[in-house]
Amino acid sequence: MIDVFINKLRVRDDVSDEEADALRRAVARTERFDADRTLVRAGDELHESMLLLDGLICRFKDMRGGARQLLELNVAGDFLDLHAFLLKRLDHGVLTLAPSTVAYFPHDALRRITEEMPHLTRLLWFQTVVDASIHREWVTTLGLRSAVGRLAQLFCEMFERLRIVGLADESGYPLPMTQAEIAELTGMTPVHANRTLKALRDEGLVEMRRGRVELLDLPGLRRVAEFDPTYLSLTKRDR
Amino acid sequence: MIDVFINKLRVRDDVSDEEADALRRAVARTERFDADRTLVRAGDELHESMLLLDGLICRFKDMRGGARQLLELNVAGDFLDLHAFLLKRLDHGVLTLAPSTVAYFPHDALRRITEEMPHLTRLLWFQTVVDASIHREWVTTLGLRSAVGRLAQLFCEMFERLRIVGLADESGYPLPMTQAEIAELTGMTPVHANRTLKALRDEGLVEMRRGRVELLDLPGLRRVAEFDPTYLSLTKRDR
DNA sequence: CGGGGTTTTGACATGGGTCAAGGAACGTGG
DNA sequence: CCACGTTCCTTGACCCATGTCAAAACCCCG
Repeated sequence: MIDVFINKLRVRDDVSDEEADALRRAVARTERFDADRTLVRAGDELHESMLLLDGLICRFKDMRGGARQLLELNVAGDFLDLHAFLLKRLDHGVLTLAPSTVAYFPHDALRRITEEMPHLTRLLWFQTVVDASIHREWVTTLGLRSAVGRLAQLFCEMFERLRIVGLADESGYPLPMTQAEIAELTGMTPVHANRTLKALRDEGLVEMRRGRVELLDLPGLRRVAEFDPTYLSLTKRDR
Repeated sequence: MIDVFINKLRVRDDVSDEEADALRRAVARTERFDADRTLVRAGDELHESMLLLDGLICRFKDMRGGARQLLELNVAGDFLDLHAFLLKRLDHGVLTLAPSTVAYFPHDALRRITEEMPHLTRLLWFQTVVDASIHREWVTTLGLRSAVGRLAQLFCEMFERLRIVGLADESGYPLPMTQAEIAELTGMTPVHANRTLKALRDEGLVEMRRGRVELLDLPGLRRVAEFDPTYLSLTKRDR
């Protein structure tokens, strides 16, 4: 049931059967949510962490005046708030963008893992560290890339992240978001997101139709984004 | 010698004497560097992690065309690349902004800690997780805040982070960076950073002179930044 | 077939970028 | 202690990418 996650771990490191079992036993329950549901609000005190099994979810921060920044998208196999195990209170909210299924890991169970299974603990720690790496790349995206570059970067990153969980192929992948949401993620207005999307379409690079990204020219897209996937740590090495 | 760090840990959680000793023993050596030295380049393979004891250091990413994004400032007591323990290869460079002293923690020693000292392991994990939290706030800053807001946010954050290590008081703190570096951090041009600094000065909020930030009106600055320090997790609670 | 939420487009405004030059500060060698 | 070069800061004039406002057009779903 949480096999998406375990398989993703195995892309980067070995996971023993005992470790996989320990993870499976750590799940208290799963729950299904509609699109557009706020699962956690910034500042909530949490006693469990959520793993996304299916759907599309994002983390976000609100600012005065109704503005909202989407911080990161999460796809099947991603922990949404593993860091809540350490922080206890989240600095951001968590929101479904599409109907989603979530598995809950009580912090007691995670703590037991940290007491008894150091290698598995490092694997979990690793997940939070890759997350930070994704944030860093996004800081660069917002600080340095133009509107076209930001969208190109987004589409390249999501391609890689969906591919390792088997949800993307060279032709494209599902990404059920509105243009307004894409704008909130890439730090621009909906109007400009729309125009930028049109520019990418006119150049024959990508197209977004009915919640799906069609990759028309992946190498070209990578060039526009200056995309370098190393920050995602997708290769195997022992740790 | 690494007491800055241990004291900072103790702001948020208890640290036993054995844990403090284990950390002290984990230090292989310390080294001193001039300003403007690149300590690590993106992609380098690392076998130790660095803790900043004194000085000012930043992480950065380069893009084609010579543009550079500064990702985060680091001050005394901060690990510069604890995440390298898990990642092995860094996705970013590390650069001194001022003369700095660094303590080296071989990954072997850190691994031993994760095998034997689960609570201390969680404390280290926690550090990387706060780091991600700082990145998230910066994503919001670049995505949502105006030029004035970005600088105000920067000055508010650095005040809090320097205060817990005893390097800032209500009057201000040292921040030995050029305006060009501030521009690279806040995602604007040096010229605009200069003008924005002038705006903050004219409003009587902050002033930067000879590598020092003078806080003229901290509440006003916080208002302009919409600053909320919870993301820094500066309060004590057990974990 | 009607109506909400989207997407698209146009006309115009503006924050921040670019280019260029002068001035202040500072370290270094004489 | 001064002269000089270098780096950093400051300011002006102009420009462009993106924001704003507003209205159509589209499209899915009931």
